[in-house]
Amino acid sequence: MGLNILVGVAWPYVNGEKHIGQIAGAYLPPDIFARYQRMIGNDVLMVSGSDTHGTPIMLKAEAEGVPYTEIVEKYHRLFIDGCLAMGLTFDLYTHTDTANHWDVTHHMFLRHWETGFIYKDMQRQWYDPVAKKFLADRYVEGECPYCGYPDARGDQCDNCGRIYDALELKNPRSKISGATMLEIRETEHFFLDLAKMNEPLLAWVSHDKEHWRPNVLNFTRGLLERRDLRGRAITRDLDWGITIPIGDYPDKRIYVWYEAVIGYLSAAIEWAKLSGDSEAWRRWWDADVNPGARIYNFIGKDNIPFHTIIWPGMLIGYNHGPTHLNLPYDVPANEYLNLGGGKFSTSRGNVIGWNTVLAQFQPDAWRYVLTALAPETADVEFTWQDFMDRVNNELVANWGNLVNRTLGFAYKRFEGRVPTPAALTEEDEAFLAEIRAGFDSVGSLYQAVRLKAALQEARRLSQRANQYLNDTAPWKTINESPERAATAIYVTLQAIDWLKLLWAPILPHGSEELHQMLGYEQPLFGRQYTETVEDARGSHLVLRYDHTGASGVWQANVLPPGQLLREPKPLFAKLDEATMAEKLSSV
RNA sequence: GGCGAUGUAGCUCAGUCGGUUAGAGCGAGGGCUUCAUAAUCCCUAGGUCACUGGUUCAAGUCCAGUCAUCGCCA
Repeated sequence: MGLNILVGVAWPYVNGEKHIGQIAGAYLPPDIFARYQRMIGNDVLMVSGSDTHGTPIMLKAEAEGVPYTEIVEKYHRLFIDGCLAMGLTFDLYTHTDTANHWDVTHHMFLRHWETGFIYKDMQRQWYDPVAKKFLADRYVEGECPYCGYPDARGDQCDNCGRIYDALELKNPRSKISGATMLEIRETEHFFLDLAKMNEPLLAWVSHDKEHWRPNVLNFTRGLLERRDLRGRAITRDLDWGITIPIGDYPDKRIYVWYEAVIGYLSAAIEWAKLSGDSEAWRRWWDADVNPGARIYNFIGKDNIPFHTIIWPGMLIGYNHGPTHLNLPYDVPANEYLNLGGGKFSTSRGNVIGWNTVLAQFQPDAWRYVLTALAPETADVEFTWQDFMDRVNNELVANWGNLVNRTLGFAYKRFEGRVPTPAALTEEDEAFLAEIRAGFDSVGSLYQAVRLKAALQEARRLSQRANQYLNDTAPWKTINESPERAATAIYVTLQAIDWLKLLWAPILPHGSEELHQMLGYEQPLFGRQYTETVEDARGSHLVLRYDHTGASGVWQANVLPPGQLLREPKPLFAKLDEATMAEKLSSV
């Protein structure tokens, strides 16, 4: 009955702690979406992993004088810690330096080679005669050809922001040996033949894409309609990365942007193996097994061309072979969440690291604020003042307080049980119908990945419940008409029981706690855990999610009168000015 | 330089196929209430819809140009 939904999450580079802007853009939204999809009964597979290759990681390791694997393991673990703290329910979070990912990458490379979507060609590059090496990407520095900045990187100038070909650099020098007498030499590389994919991609984006966000769709169509896609080199002169499966190229590796996107497929395959049914991944990926599966790719806007052109193009090329894979159904790309008054910048030291702040504030506080601020259509600025105001005046005041006042009253005045209602009035029924309608209104917004709007609708319904409680004022009626008070409390508790579900994708921790306080035994959600996987390349840590036993279902169940409550306590902590003072003055 | 997105109240954002008086939350001012984490609830004030021009009976919405911000590409 349920649809197969693959939630593909952007693969983060593991060269440092992620900041909250990255979480808001690419990592939190897919979890909210995945939790909702599981609640409506769809078969969700949410996968991602750490991108362990690429020059930023190599440079970081070399600067610290440690092996690449040490940097990878350190920040891979740190990211997983963050996922656990925030409750990001990856069915599998792995990384790219696994035997499985190597195998799948080699398989796809060979298929592209056989189908003629990969060709060999020569490329001119800087060569370091001292180190006897070609200098890939950021291994060469020099003077910016545009502004003259002396420490410009190989592909981009940090001073003026211009992007250029490394061969344009003036006075280039090697980051390996420091040599300044660099030569331009020809080196052989493999290229992905994007030109062949132009027309098929254009046909693909030209129908049934009405659900795509306009910025993603227009941008993609614009690039394709120019019909000037060209081959791009997919190998580099490096010794860290996945090897080339044909010929003899010990000094070359497959470049990250070709292999990292394959992770969406390879992680599904690894998940299937770990789950005991090694073919299970086909229910999401194999177009001959299940063409109706839907693949969502959650990314930041800088990643759009890789997910709407290069990766689908790779799949189209692959599909010229005997097996056929599904292309992305939607690519909900977010804009950026910036730090108020300036950009998040590691070098300027003004980043807000998510591991750091998750230790200081409740995960649901972050989930609420980052969703309320979600940069779905435009860049958004984050300030600590905003964070505090949203938590105190919206999350705590509107929803947390509704729960606390109602459960507190029920617990104290109705012997710790859900009171048994008398006949409902027209007003009671109308109110409950309004909240029940939230399963449609909030649900359709989650479905459309309009998470900010879903939050607003849930907040509106919570406010409606506050109004109802004020109107019926059971604390007044309990003396002259206890039955009437019992009914009003019952009706409000029933509404809260439903609102708990409407909020659950955004506020899973709070909803789980509330679920228990309302007296239920089964948890709403499943369990996250880590394990170490052994393979031919060694061992790697993975994050997993076990959905077994999760009872949270997207429907308006009846709250049993008489059900025993657990002692209520506030769901969300209010933030006080004193402890926030340092944060507030920092931005 | 090319392409795309964005620009609406002090702040964060909605605004569907062009159609009455442009909406919400927060913040601000006022009030009711006291079950609650001084929270809730009610009322009020706040907008030349970035700018210029055009199409139309009618433009926040469509078209052209300009400016600003962000991203991708060269």
